[in-house]
Amino acid sequence: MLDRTSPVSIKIVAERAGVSTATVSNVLNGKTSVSPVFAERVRRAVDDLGYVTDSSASRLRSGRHSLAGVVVPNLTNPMFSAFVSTLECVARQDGFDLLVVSCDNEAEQEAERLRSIRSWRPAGLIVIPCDGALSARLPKGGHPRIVVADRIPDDAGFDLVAVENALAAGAMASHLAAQGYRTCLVAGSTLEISNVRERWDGVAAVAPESVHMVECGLDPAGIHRRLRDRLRQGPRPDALFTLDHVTTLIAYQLLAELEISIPDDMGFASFDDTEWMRLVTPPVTAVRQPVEDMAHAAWAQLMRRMAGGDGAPEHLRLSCAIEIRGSTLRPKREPKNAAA
Amino acid sequence: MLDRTSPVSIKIVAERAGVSTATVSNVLNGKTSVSPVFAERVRRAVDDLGYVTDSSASRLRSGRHSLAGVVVPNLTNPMFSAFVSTLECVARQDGFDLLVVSCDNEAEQEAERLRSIRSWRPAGLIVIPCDGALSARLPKGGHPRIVVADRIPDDAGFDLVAVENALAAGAMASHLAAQGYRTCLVAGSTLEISNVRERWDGVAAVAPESVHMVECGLDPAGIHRRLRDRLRQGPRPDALFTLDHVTTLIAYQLLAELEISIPDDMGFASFDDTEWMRLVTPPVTAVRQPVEDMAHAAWAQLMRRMAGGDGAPEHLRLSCAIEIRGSTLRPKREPKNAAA
DNA sequence: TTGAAAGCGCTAACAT
DNA sequence: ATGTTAGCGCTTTCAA
Repeated sequence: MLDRTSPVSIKIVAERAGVSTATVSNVLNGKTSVSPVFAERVRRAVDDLGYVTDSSASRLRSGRHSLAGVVVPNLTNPMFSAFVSTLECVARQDGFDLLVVSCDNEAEQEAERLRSIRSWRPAGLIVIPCDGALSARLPKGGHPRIVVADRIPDDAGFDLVAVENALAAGAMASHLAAQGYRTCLVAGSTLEISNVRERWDGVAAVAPESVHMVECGLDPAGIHRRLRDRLRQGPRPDALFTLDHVTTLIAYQLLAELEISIPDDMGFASFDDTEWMRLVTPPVTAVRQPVEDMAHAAWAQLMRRMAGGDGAPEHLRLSCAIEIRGSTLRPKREPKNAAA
Repeated sequence: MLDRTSPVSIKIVAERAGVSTATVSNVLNGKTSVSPVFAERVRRAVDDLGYVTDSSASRLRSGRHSLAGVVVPNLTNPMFSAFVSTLECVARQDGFDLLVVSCDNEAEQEAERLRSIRSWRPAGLIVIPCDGALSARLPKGGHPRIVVADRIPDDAGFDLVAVENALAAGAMASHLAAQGYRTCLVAGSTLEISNVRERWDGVAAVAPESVHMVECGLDPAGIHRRLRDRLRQGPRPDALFTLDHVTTLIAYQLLAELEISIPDDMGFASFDDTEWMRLVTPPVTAVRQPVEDMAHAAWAQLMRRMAGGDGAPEHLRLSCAIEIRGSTLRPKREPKNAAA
């Protein structure tokens, strides 16, 4: 696109103020001291003309950036949009603008998007990678500063901020067991995604025999079909534990379709807590991830690196809370009284 | 932030390929014809070094931008995040990256964010303004190309893409009336926001006497309090129609708190359709806004302007669908049989 | 304290 | 077909 209405440059400001461009720059950046008279003249001119420094040109010359990039699998997932939202807020406080990019959960798109984002020479990147093979999508020699969040890449060489998936999933499994659910079906998109893998491992570690996993994929129609088939065939599990937001959403609707009532016919729990889970009846028991904390921590780590922090990669794991709600409060099997 | 690991420049590529920088540029931009041998050598060097053109420097010299900005009141609102998500997707298809900024629904923040986004000299801006006074927050002389979406600014001089608020709200009012709801309370954040104003006008035009409006503000605690007070005092309305997502969410929870059951005690309808409204029991009747279409249209309009389109401001209004669900299906007042 | 001039990475004229 | 050079808007020496 051609720029037709060329905005005011520092040169115009300098002319109007009757000083050199260097002086304007000095006033705006407060590096060298400038006489009050000149400073005032410059500020006037800046105000009158509505001048704003061209950040690209500034970076080009000074090497100082004020742009960061964030790459997420998807922006419609409330978990990711909350992440970006928080990030945008804290980045701004540190004087950074944010280039936001999503990749539709596709590795190829991610690679292309990473490339295009690199063309802006951002000071750093925060990435929620769509799969483990992130490093393959970066230039071999010296990529930009990156902090990885949420999903764990195969390459341990990145700074990382994620949650205690296994711990939280295990705790949920224990809760289900304590409620008397003996058989539990665990459903998630795919074990290729580290989160899902870790969560499944966490469940399996706690309850090694009475649980089964079904991988439903990423595509809504496929999830629905696979899960439905699984629930129809074979013995019905006591409880269903879904490991990611999309699967949860579809599973919840599916149970209604199949007229399986919660929690009487089946217990229902989710990894990832969203608004609607508190609104439905009964409300849904869920693992609540500290998304905002994750964004804060990721940004803080990136800032540390940008400030020159040079140590080994840091791996941070945040712990999750479990919100126990009606969907896993099992009615007692042997009704002695109505007291249950 | 200082850039320490300086990425490869076109100069390095040129050296490696044994050609001039101009030739590298020509190969990459395909302007002038380059001999196959040289072209191949250049491409090799580019691949080996993982070179990506510096977009800022390129723009600086050529005047061609590939950056656009989007300003929204908030990213956690699913309506806005869907808007940004769609925008990001279509912009990418046209080769643009997106600078995303939210302003927390505050005019002051919006002004500051507009300023900082301008420093990147984007090819254009898409803005969902937080109130009507958008023009006051732009530089007097010649602001960047802007397309306004969703909320209507006081100044009619902008390109605009929004929805038929009054029409849709009126249709919902008719639906409520047809269902036999005689008195209706309408709740929204504030009439300062054009959407809320237009929606209320739409309702009032259809049902001039049996409806009342309550402005609840933008702050969750305040919304809860005002709405609760309003529902407790005076006669209880037959139906509640909420005009924006936040109000809807709080109102829905409030009804549960007050043990007002839907739709028996009160009908409930929302402007703005979100996922959970289909999941709760009964599902919530809602006006569904074509958010994705809005994003598409806004981007298309911006592209037209960027391509040099010069006519008068265009105002586009998209129509909404009404999703009638259980929350407004009133049980008949005079039960003849159980058939109702 | 101020300004002149160089140069960041790139592309568009222009020269060869 | 290729290279040389100038200059986009800015900041940073460095000289005055």
